[in-house]
Amino acid sequence: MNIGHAAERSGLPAKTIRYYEDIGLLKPDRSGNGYRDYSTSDVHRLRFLQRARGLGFSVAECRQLLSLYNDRERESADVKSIAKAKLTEIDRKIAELKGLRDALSHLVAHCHGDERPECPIIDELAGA
Amino acid sequence: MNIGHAAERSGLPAKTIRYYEDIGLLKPDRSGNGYRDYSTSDVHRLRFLQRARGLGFSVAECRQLLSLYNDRERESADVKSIAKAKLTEIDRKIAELKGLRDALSHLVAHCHGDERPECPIIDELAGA
DNA sequence: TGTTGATCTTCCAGTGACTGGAAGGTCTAT
DNA sequence: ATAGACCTTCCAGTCACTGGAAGATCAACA
Repeated sequence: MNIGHAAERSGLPAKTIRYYEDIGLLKPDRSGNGYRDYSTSDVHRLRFLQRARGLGFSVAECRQLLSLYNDRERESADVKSIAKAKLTEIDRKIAELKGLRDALSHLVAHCHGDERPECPIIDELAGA
Repeated sequence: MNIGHAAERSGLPAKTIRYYEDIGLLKPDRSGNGYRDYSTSDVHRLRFLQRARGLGFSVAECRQLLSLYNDRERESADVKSIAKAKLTEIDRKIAELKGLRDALSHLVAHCHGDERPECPIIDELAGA
């Protein structure tokens, strides 16, 4: 199957699929004309990558997860520990963003937002 | 004041300060020896940038905010609209991360995490 | 005066995860 | 035969820095 078809079925842009090959995530066969030729299980792996990226895993983590996916002797503990680490990271990011949102919404609430130059947002950023 | 001192007082690494100059955010004077020479108000602007970046504003937004900071005729409405847009963006990111966290924590909760290969996390990523 | 060591300068390259575009080869249908 | 869709590789750009190399300058001390 050509890359366009594989892109359609995996939900990944062809550019991204070539990039994943560049960085060694996936090496499809080549047809006689030099075109990439994706098998059904290649497409499964691409969809796997697409979902894992969508869940916020980095490409490096996807590489680990994919190798566990490919490994029938894997221990689910290995998978779980990657997922738990990611969960912690996501929680940290959420907490950080919540802090930002609170600080910013406090400022927005106190700014008149009119034609005058006085502005608590600017004042705060200036360290007043 | 040399860049090292300005870095210390603004809380920004010297590398970052030079980068900000490269992209045209700030142009300090130069001393006779070619060293950058920061005034007190330059340092105030650097601190302003440091705080604005810390609040999640992009460098492009910081550029706008800094020009409003420098403009005594500004209208606070302009500042407020930038801040409100950023607030919306942060809320969107938080919602997205919460969705990810829920999906992932559901998976983690259902994975035994032992020496066996069966793993609901892998299964879900595989689209089972 | 010499010499260390800290600080400064510019410039180039790398990060992550793509994305866009150019130049050219191949395939399919008319 | 040719149009247009698809494929190939390669290079450059994104964002906001960060690291490092090579070389100039400065302050302090023997």
